[in-house]
Amino acid sequence: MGLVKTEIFTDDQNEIAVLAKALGHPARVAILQHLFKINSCVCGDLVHEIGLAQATISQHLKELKNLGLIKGNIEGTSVCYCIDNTNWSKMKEVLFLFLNQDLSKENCC
Amino acid sequence: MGLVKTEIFTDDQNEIAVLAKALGHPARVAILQHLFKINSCVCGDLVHEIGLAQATISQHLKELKNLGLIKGNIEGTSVCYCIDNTNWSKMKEVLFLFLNQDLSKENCC
DNA sequence: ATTATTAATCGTAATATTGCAATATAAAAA
DNA sequence: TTTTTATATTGCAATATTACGATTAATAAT
Repeated sequence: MGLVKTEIFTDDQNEIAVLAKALGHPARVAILQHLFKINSCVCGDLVHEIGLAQATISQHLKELKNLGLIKGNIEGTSVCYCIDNTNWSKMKEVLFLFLNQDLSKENCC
Repeated sequence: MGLVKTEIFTDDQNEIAVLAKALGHPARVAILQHLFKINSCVCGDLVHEIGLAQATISQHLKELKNLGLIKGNIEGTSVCYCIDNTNWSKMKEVLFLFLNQDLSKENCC
């Protein structure tokens, strides 16, 4: 095992889980926060800012890029990363809908 | 390796990551959605509702309980689970702050 | 052309997660 | 008391994730 049984869940449930999972590592949280603050960042800066090896940061960036949360522009030998606002907003909407659920009746416990 | 370097991140970053990670599995998303809809649920119902083995559901419930997102009341031989509204709200606040970040300047890419 | 510089990729080790069968536990029913 | 019912725990196999050194690739600088 060790593999999620995606088939038995709804698309909505899987989407929420995939997005949440991407935010489920402090390095990726730190990367995103830094991109918001600085508003664009070369990969090397992140390696210094966060205390992880270059290969590790690159891997986390790849994950965020695959999900579309960030995008990268090649600038000479370096790559400038920044938040993809459109996709970030889409994610926000999905997660907000989930987080803002309300209890319909009284709570039993 | 395979273990997160928690020490090098801020408490805020770690908290966001831990909460997001808990939502990062479709089974836990499904459990939470069902608890919101039904507003209380014995574990057995969830085993039927979701298509996973009893032991697996129990494990996911334990994780959610440890984080404080749900609480369980023993009712005879069964256990009635429901959302812990206070902690759910606390989580919402933490995640909202993170998700609602705004880009200060123009985006470069 | 050669030598930095920078980021991606590969390979690998260590640990974590997912899922389930089997078993344990604890209360209810017989 | 014995049996049933419902959930938790244990142990284990399979897969995923995290992290990093080493290498590669691609451009810039000398």
